[in-house]
Amino acid sequence: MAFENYTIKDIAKALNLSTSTVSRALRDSYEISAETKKLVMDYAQKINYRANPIARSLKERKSNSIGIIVTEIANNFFSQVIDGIESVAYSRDYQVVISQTHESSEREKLNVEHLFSRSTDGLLMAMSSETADVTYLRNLMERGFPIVFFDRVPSGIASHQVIADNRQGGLEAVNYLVAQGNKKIAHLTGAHNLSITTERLEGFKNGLTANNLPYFPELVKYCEYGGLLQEEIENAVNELAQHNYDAIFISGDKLTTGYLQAAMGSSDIDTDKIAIAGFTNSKVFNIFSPSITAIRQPAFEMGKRAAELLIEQIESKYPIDEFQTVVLPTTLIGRP
Amino acid sequence: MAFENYTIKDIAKALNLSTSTVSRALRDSYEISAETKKLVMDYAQKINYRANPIARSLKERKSNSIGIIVTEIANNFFSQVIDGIESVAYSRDYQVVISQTHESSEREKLNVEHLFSRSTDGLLMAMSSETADVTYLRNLMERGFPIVFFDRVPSGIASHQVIADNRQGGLEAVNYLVAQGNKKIAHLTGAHNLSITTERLEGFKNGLTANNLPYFPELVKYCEYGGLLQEEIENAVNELAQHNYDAIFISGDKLTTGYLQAAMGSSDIDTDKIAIAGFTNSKVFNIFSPSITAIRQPAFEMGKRAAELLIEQIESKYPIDEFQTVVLPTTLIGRP
DNA sequence: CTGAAAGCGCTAACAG
DNA sequence: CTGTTAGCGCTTTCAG
Repeated sequence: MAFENYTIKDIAKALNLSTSTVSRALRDSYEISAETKKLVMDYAQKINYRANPIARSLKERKSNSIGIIVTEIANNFFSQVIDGIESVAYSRDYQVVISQTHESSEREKLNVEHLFSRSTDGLLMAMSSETADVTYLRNLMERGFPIVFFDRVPSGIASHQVIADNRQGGLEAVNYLVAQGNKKIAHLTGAHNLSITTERLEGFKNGLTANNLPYFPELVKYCEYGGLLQEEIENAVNELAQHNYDAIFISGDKLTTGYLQAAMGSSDIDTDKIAIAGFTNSKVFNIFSPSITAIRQPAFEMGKRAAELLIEQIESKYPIDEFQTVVLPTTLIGRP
Repeated sequence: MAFENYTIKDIAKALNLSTSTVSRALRDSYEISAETKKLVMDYAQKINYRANPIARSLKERKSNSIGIIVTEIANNFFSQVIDGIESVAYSRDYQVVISQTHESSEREKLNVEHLFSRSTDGLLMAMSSETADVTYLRNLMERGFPIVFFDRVPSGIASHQVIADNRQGGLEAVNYLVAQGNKKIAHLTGAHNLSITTERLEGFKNGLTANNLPYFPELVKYCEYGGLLQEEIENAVNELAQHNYDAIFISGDKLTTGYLQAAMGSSDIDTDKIAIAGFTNSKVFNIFSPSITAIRQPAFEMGKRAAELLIEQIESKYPIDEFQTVVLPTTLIGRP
């Protein structure tokens, strides 16, 4: 079913003007009389004229849309980041197109190419946990396609990046757990590939060191699918159960809830005895059982900053050569 | 920063063909020799040619994109619906653009108009709780713009609709609570305006009747912001606390978690004594405390069906005059 | 200040 | 089977 809308031509015809004059009036060009402008504006208003953004995009070689690539929108952290992105995108008149990788690097590549060929003006992305090779991204960026990374950032790519202070988050988590009297702290984390995995692990180690606690590699468990596969978490939990840990630091939203589910389902684990501190942006973590201490990332702010950097880069007349890395603080919220 | 891509013209020039021939080859038109087609295809492949979808959209008056309008993506139910929508949209080569109303009907109207003028080919939407007047939607649809509603559907608009069997869900919830030995059941629900509010309330009443229980209006509390304002829920919970109910049936995702939070925070409420059954699509409701019984909607399926209906309508050569209402069953998942 | 004309990249009559 | 041409709706030189 087709569908007709008013065009600039209709206005021109009705008002006995040329299309270029109408265009100028609408665009508020300086080379136009106040009179004509008002005439056009009023008429446009009356018929509820909307410029066809597709035609404009074609002409201007700019779509005024940006792509977002995340693991899943059904993730507290990412959905909050997206809200932050939208808040600045809308105010700057950019459309936002979201796509999900579900941690698959194949999906990720397809999505990037799709969004790219679909003429988005730039991309905001958090790497999928599976991704090891980022040369295709580097190629795209070298050809001038702007990409700003957030949260899960690649190494060896010159770009703006917005991340949380993951080391601080890990350190504080350990400090907190130790302050509660715990001595043997495990760590459940995501994929080896990810920047956040490395950084949070470093924070964890720093925390141990700061508290004169030894580091036991066997107390660190990686989940390569980052919580998307519950089985993976269960295996990790079972393995950890043999080590008699008294507290655990968990490195992500899905991992945290996944751990809780696994722990509740396991007879080996006395959930009352194990203190839990985990990265999560859930707004309902206070009704979780067993109760946990949350390490929160400033997700909304992260989205805002990333979007601002991206739009700035898109609208810059010159290629960017100085890239920023913005690091935002995490917050620890104790058990209620 | 601009950004150049290959065009059909580049291929034509390189191969000494006309642009139309190239276009035909790429589109796999029948009026083309196998030879030329291969030539073009190979070259296109080699330079990694991607058609400019904007140009194509302008020409074809079709953007191959659909809009989604929901309250929030940070809602288990909606994010699952979106996954369902995406699964069919991608396989049919449609782009998906998501926008959020946060229950504001003003936002909703802006979003609809934006998506509409932005040349999406159609819309999938769940009404915001604030919306009372839908004439602008009716106008749009009468002009031929396809909209399929899901979950929260308007009345008096001829359109495809996909909903859950909310009455059944309410009825089963009450049956379950009664079977557990409860006799005085409260109901916490969303905005008066919404179809789901009415339908779930009916299910609730049917359940009372079926179990020979009296209906007390004072045990039904509405939250006009549907859980987005925690204060509203707290008020409802406080009012209910005076009525000594022994079970409660809750009508939505955010309301359910909001109730739990309010109940945990209130000294008036003995959460151990009140059984809870609530609509929620949370995948982690089993770690909530107090524990609850979940009424689940087939969210993914709902998204799929709605998207299929929409795309069918978009691609139909004739105006649709027979609209379908698809009703999907809910599922009750008992306390673990 | 306004109009005519070209062109963004692609498709599709229409000729040949 | 292939090329020429026009045109989708809009912006933007270039003339006037």
